[in-house]
Amino acid sequence: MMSDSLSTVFAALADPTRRAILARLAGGEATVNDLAAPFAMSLPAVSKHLKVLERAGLITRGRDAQYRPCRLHADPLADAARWLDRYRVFWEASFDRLDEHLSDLRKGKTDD
Amino acid sequence: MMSDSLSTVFAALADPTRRAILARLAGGEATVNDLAAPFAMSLPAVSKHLKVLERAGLITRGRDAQYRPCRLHADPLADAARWLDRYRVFWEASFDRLDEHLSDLRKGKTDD
DNA sequence: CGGTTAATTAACTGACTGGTTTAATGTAGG
DNA sequence: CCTACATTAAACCAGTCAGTTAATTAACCG
Repeated sequence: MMSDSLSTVFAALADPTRRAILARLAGGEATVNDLAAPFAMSLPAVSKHLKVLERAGLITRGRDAQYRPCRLHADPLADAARWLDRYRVFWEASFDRLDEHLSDLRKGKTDD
Repeated sequence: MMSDSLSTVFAALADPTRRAILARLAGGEATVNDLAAPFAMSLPAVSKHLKVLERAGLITRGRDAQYRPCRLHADPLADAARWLDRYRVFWEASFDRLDEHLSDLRKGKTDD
């Protein structure tokens, strides 16, 4: 069913095209044609990606004449970041172990 | 194709069952049966979820007699967090606007 | 050895994804 | 009004996903 919002947001982020679109929108509003330009895919394909982003709440769209300008709406990313942050202690511990290991190597220790 | 690692990680996180499994593993190693217990789904289904997590590099599995204990491996989450962090300025700006709006409301302003 | 437990593989299903092409819609502007 | 442009909708396709049940592998234990 995939109706919880965190799942929807992560799923939206699980595609390089959509992440690139968000990166582009971080620089300001853009039309669908603008957004589609860098990609080797049809306009409807990009339109579908935008719909996915919109359903995830990551973009909003206005109306300016025949254009439908897209704006970044990063709020849902805050939830995603908050979820990830609960694991920061784990990856930092892991990196600390790596640091320690490397410095042991420099000192010539071989305890593994 | 979905071969880039960030996409694989986000896709792995886009499922509440898999996020729950990671949360459980944050408390320590667990066997497949342990992990499956809370869910109303068959063991093979959980086994598949574990394979997705493993391919995303989010868990590692050992061998202890007939058990295959799973351990959390949070490192790939660091990349995801780093990606998200580029958007922090946007959601914080958004929340600041909300704060401002609320404090304006408290002061009785009505500029929207 | 034989049985039990842990876990995975295999084969299948229904739903969703990401893409296509073609057709429709809405709006601007001569 | 007619045409061109921006965008979306429809219909379709191949591949993946999340789940199932049934069968298989692997290791322990009496």
